[in-house]
Amino acid sequence: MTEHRATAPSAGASTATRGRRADAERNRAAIITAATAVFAERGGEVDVREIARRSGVGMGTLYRHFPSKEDLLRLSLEQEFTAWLTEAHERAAATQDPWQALSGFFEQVLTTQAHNRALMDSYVQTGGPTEACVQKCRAFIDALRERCEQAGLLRRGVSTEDLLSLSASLCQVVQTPGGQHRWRRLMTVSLDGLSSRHPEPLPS
Amino acid sequence: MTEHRATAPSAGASTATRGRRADAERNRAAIITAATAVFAERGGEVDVREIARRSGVGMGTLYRHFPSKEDLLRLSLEQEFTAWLTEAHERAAATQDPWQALSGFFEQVLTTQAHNRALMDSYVQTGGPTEACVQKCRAFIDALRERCEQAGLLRRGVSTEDLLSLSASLCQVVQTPGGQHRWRRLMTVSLDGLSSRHPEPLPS
DNA sequence: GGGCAAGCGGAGCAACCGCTCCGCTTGAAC
DNA sequence: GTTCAAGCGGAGCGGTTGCTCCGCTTGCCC
Repeated sequence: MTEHRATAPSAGASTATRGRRADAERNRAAIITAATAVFAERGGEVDVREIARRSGVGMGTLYRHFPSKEDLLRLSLEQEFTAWLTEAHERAAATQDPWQALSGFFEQVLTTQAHNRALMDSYVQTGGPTEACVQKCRAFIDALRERCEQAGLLRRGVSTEDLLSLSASLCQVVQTPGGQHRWRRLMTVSLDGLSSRHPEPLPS
Repeated sequence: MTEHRATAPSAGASTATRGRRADAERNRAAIITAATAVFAERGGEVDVREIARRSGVGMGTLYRHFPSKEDLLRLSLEQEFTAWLTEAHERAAATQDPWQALSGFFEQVLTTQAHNRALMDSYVQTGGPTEACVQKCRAFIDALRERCEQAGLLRRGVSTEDLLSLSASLCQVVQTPGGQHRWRRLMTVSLDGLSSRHPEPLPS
């Protein structure tokens, strides 16, 4: 309840940079930057004090800008996830072969998530940090699936949800001991199991 | 340091039921039973007070019998894991077809783990609750792998560790929303990707 | 430069959790 | 029945974590 009271009485304060003092703006940015780094390194369960320390502000300042730790985490992850999904779109658009586009996506999931604990946790558990993010991701995967299916490369009966779940489960492998040297092998296994080389459709 | 001082001065007090009062013995059993149930339901991070409540004893009694929550968890999981692995051995011995033995094991992993949070967590993270358990499990999986390989059913280059990691990663699927209706499909995908139907060996 | 609202920092509150301490109770040996 | 060590329960300690409160500082407008 300390947030958006802005200078102008109108609108929903979309960019929300209005009417904030210069130092406040700097602090806000520093907090998001630090939070993003800390969450990536240690996951979403870090002590808020660590984020305050790393961004060089006090607890009061942190909570003036963000109503709760949960909100800060969500905002940070939304940002990262959106950028990540944009990159995925670009890569897919630049790839001719539908199957290569799909397997390229799996690879991007796994390489990115390997370096971002909090992002990975949210991907593994629900598919993304927010419902909106998950929807966008699902839509993207669905397009990849469609392309592969039309080209007759995908096994019959494979759903979008299957692809999401499978990529998420492989994320898990990455962070087990020795996982860094193993995820690519298991990704190959999974993708091969998804290919139309298997004439039997998946059981419903 | 309150533990084994037994009546007899000899031996390592293997079953450790010696020289304990009847009520103490009852309480000890009640605690393990309750702990096993609670850990299965809610995972290894439950409040110790919950276990004390469910077993009908006070905190003092709980800590008289078990030096730490970690020890109680380990003991409970060791017990469950051992029983589970014994069942796996029996099933495998009773199954003629090597490939069916392997896929039967995957199925057992996933059905069991679906109802046991703490056990699943330990399986996902390291392969079992203790190093000894993991070794036994690895040895068992290695025997399954060997059987499949000798029968020419397994894709070349698949290691024991791969099978352990893959089954663990599928555990993750089980506890995501909708996972109960999806893990069997993804298990099929994974197993098919592991079959010798794929002539290309796994990349090293 | 002066005035003051916006902003700041961090001590501290409340809730939680693993574990301990100690006065009371009780099983069992005689 | 008496005795007493073994056993019991739960209040409470110490540490952690999310969040708040409030006295002090500072950017901005004149």
